[in-house]
Amino acid sequence: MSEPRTTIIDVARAASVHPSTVSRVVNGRAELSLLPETRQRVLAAARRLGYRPSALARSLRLRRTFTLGMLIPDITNPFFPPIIKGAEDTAHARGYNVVLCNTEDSSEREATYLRVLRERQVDGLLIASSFTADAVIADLRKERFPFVLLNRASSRGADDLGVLADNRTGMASAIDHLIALGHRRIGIAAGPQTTTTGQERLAYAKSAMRARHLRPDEALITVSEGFSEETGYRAARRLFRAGDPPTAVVCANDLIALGALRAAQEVGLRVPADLSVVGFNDIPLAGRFDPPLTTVRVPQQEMGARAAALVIAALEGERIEARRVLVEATLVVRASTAAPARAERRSA
Amino acid sequence: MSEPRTTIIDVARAASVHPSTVSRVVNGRAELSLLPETRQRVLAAARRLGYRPSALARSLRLRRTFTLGMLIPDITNPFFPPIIKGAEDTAHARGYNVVLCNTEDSSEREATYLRVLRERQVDGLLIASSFTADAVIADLRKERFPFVLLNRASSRGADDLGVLADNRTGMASAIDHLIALGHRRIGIAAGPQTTTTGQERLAYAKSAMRARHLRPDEALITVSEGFSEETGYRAARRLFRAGDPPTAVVCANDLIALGALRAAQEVGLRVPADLSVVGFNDIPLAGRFDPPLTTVRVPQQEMGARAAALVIAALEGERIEARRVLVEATLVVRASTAAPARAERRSA
DNA sequence: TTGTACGCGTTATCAA
DNA sequence: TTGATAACGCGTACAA
Repeated sequence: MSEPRTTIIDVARAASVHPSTVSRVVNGRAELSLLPETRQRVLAAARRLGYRPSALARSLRLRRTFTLGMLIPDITNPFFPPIIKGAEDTAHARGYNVVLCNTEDSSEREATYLRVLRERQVDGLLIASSFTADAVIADLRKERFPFVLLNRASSRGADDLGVLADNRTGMASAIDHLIALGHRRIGIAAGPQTTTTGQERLAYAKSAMRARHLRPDEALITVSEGFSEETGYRAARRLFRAGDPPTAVVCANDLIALGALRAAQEVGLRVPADLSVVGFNDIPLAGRFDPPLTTVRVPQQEMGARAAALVIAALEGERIEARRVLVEATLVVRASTAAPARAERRSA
Repeated sequence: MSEPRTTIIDVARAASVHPSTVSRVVNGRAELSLLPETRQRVLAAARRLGYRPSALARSLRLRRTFTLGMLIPDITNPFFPPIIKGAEDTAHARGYNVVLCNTEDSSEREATYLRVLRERQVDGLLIASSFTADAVIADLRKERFPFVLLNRASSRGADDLGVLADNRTGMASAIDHLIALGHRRIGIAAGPQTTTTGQERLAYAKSAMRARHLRPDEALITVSEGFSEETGYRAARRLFRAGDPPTAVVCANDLIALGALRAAQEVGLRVPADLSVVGFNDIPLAGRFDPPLTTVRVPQQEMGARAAALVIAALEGERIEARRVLVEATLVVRASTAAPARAERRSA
């Protein structure tokens, strides 16, 4: 059916040299001394035959694939594409490829993909999928396999490589902003508590409130089953329908915030007049929604780039200054937040 | 540094059988007869040693990698993630992996990636990047390498495998919609004419207008340098600033439409009161922008899925009914279009 | 039912 | 400066 590939042997034959010589020529390392004449002969033959080296055989021999595996929970979440782009650009610049795997937020798929990637002998892993249940991660750690945690904390104080947003500061600035506007009944649309991101953002939102002498009201906390618009919508609906709604709600990410916006509209809460909404991440086009989203900006592309740089540094045995990179999370105020219509009493 | 991998040989030794026996066990084909007892012994040894087969060696031997390469022009364009997801899901279900490459809309990167992917011996290619200058594609065709064109036409009448949106019908419905609303001065924000998508959508928009006895006005046609919001914004700005603006503008994709929206706002054109805007693709959340976007829906995930199914069918030697799949493009009317404020005279 | 032998396409190492 | 050899980890005819 298909033509037999032209191999290094074919080229060698055509150039009347030994295969190993061909190898030396095409890999063209400076320190090797080659007669310019043979060099040319080999190159000519290679071109003529349309020789294309087999990365497969090469990797087998070298025991390196120059490939990074990347685990993403949901590629349709606009938060991730810039991250992927950042990672891929950096990897590409350093001669690495990236194999992307969409885990669909399923720990089962996550495990499957992890196995596949390792069978494919990827040199390292970028893990942005977010399950806390990480027997898998523990394995990697135990086997000392190079990996970077992206946008998720490591389960223990472990000194895993990691690139994370500063959730604490981000949530604090969101809460501070709302309080400064005069809000006192602040709700939280938390992310799934099976993820470290979900846990952290909820915990930090609460502690920020406490730091401002505001007692988090459990009745105003709702937990979304996922990080999507749809799950966010359902969570927010539960919150809005149960009794007295909050005057503001802080969401674990922008999609949940978008879901909250939809739920608010459905029950007749106007944003921001009746309800202020804050998201997290500042996904692309967040400012173009109706209303434009106040959110905590996280530098997505940078995160991807730094994660890739980190594993590669580890792979190449370079010096690593910080094993754990914390990127800035800064509030971006847009039209989805405003002072509450009926001013609340200032309470101690 | 790193532990030596446990190979099939280690397992063989541990189970006191020959490596080939191990191979037979792990690949577990039904027709092979194996003593249940040895089978168990091997499996036990494999598990105990944490044996993980090397896909590399396997692929080298089998001359198949069960990997598909995928070329995407811009992963941060929301149009593509669902396509990728569709492709990846389908591939995964059939035992294939997908290596994603972001060409950044650069023909140079496209060529580089294509070379890398082929060196890596991917079994087939999904090509969604969109350059018309396709010496590269011609090569693939000549070498009879399996590939599918996604969202781009093949340059010749060639019978390449392809999955495309029905640009003709889509554009016609957009134009018809505007005309039905009463628009006569209809502008076009075309996509880059170096891409088949850009060319087709412009051509079909024009011919749809002609079919309705409306002469396309070249002064109302602007060409965006890319498919992004930013390039769309710049193109639309040129259009709006030059003399008398149109009452409606049809855009080559949603991001360009979003850019047009921004440009319109900048020059004080209210949408849809002063200007109707139509996009193309119906990217996720298109209905959540301000204003919600009237656009032509293209089933993104389905396109990805069908593309993957198509190459895989080719690879597995399955019967292929249609080499060229045309998916439906249907208008979704939202608030970015309305009747023109000052009714235009009906002209013949 | 299992073992033997070889090849998949490279490259590092040693010898010439 | 170049050639020869072995090994990377696996699958499969063929033999036993």
